[in-house]
Amino acid sequence: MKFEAVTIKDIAKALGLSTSTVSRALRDSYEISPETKKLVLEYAEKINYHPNPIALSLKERRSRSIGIIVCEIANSYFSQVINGIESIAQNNGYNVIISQSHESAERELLNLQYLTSRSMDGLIISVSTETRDFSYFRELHDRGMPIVFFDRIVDEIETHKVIADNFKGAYDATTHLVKCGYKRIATLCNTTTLSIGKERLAGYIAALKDNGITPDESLIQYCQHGGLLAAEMDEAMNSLFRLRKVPDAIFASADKLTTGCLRALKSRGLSVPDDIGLIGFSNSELTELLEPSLSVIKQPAFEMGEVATSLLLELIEARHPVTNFQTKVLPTEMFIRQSTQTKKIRTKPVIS
Amino acid sequence: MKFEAVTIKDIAKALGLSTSTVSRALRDSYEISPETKKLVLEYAEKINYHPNPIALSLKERRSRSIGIIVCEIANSYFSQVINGIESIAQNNGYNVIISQSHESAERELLNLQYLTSRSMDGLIISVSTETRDFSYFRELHDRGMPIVFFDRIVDEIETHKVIADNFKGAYDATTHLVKCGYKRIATLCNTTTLSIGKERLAGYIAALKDNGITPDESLIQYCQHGGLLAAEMDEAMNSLFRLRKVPDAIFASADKLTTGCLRALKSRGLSVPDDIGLIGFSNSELTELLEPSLSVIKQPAFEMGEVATSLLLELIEARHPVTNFQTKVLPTEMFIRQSTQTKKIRTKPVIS
DNA sequence: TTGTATGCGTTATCAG
DNA sequence: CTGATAACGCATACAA
Repeated sequence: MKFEAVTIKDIAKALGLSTSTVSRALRDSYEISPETKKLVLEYAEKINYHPNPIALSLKERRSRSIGIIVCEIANSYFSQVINGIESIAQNNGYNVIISQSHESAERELLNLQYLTSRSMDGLIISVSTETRDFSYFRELHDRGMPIVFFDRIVDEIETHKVIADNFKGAYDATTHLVKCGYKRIATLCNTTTLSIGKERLAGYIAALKDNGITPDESLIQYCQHGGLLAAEMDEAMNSLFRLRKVPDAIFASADKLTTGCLRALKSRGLSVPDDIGLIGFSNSELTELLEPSLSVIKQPAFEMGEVATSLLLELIEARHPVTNFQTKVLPTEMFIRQSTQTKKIRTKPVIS
Repeated sequence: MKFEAVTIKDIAKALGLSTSTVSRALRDSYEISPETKKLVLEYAEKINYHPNPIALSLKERRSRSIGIIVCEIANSYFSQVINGIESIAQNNGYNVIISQSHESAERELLNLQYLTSRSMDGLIISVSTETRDFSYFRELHDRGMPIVFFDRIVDEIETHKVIADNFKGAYDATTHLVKCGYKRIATLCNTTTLSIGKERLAGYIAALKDNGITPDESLIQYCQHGGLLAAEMDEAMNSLFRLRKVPDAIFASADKLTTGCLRALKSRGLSVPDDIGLIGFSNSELTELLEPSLSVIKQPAFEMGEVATSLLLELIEARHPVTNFQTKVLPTEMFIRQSTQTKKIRTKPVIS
């Protein structure tokens, strides 16, 4: 009553052939006579033969599976990326093994070890905001493991990377707030250990300067855990509202920071944009159902997954060591909402 | 420069032992001398040995991976379930292969075939709303593949199942609308091919009857694609608002139906609850940020994944064919929101 | 054109 | 206590 798969042996025995003949017939090898081929193929079809991928993996020394590490699957941005990854992977006969770091460097390392022990062929990762030590990535990379970083990339490691145009996204967002007439624009941002954090902060600062506003350190709040901890978010908001001059607008530079901020504002009884201006990165499909006046920056997500996977497969299937690594920059989209109106602005693509 | 893993052979050669001795030492077999064990274990640790899971799979005829099929990963409910599945799976040394049906019976079948070809050890699935033909599941099940259905289960197949208490959830939701004073309560529901649809519809109808209201066929709108198609949703809403007596409240009996309905209402310029009452199933984390007066029913999600996985692992690791299949019913939660207040009601657990 | 033998990494069985 | 060998399912170099 157990689930017994049919093997090449079964076919060989049934047809009075050798396993190698069957194997070759199935692979449509030129050295097999048409009649034998037809015989084998028809029989294989009939008894519903499928090659055992595990045996193949063992032989070919590749598992045809790629590892993914993100902080949260339930995060709408990442689930969209995973969608993109899956679509490309499936089309190329790869399957994906997904694991979550929950923004913990420790769990990230555990996942990494788990994935390598599952002998994945390559890795697509957006590192956790908590990660400081990249030596394990470096070691893996040096040992020849194909790696593609996306979203939150690691500058120190030379491999393919895919990112959104974070600087421009942040720049545009901040500029929009300025154009709306806000003067004291605060920002919530992740730690700047990762380039993504740096770039968004830089975009914010550049936009202020370009509009004749001097950036104010006290208006910049860092959230180490990316807004996952409500306590941390409250802390940040408290700091802002404890200032002598409270901000009149906020730029939330990440998904969780945007929703976290919105939540915190609501709990304070403040509404957008009557009491305070707000714009933020957010990829949730529900964003349009939120405050009708909440403008958001969307990162490319599905496309990000697709691009990252294509690059990874290139690395995996490369016959020779790759050296010309590239960093793809995908455009962000800004959705400006004023009451019922929604204007969609697509920042122009930049590929480097 | 390729990624070369260290094997038992490497250890054996380096230590001048045979592979079998090394293998036994690593498995802490009683027949190996303590010194040899220590020698082997220390060396293995030193050169960072990890057993090759693929070789193990081939030998043990099990892949230690379980297949998951859901309609959408990006659906917040399913991503929460997957979270639960993952946590249990990882703890037991299994990995998960996720695939999406996108509510298409055809893609579901393709995924099913893909997963079986990847020789998964078991399957956890919430079938697509479109699926009518369950013969492939039956065949798989009859051939001994462990299967656990969750959420959208298939009545005809005898195996473990995990569901939410859909009847009670729908009953409570509808009752709540009645208690709020609404008289003409419509419902948006998925097709009743799946028991989940049947139960929710039954809960809605029972609640109406128990409150002295006669159910009205014209107030029941079926959405075949579960609200994924905006067009379909519009169609349904149009039908409702074309009635001589338009409904004064709506019960949306599924995640996508709730957000879809909300979207449709907004696009009509109707707001909740001033113009129309609304309650619906929804598992999005952002639901609290939506209409402050939008009450929702949450399905158990993470827990659902955990329970389903535990049951599946039981099946996979059972030494003898299992016959006492069970259907676990997990309680739903209702969040009643009136302006700023939120009342949380947990329906009591029912296990059968 | 087809068959035989070998190896991928591991463990179980048997022999020493 | 340890070692040699076969087997898991497949592909392929080598033989015929």
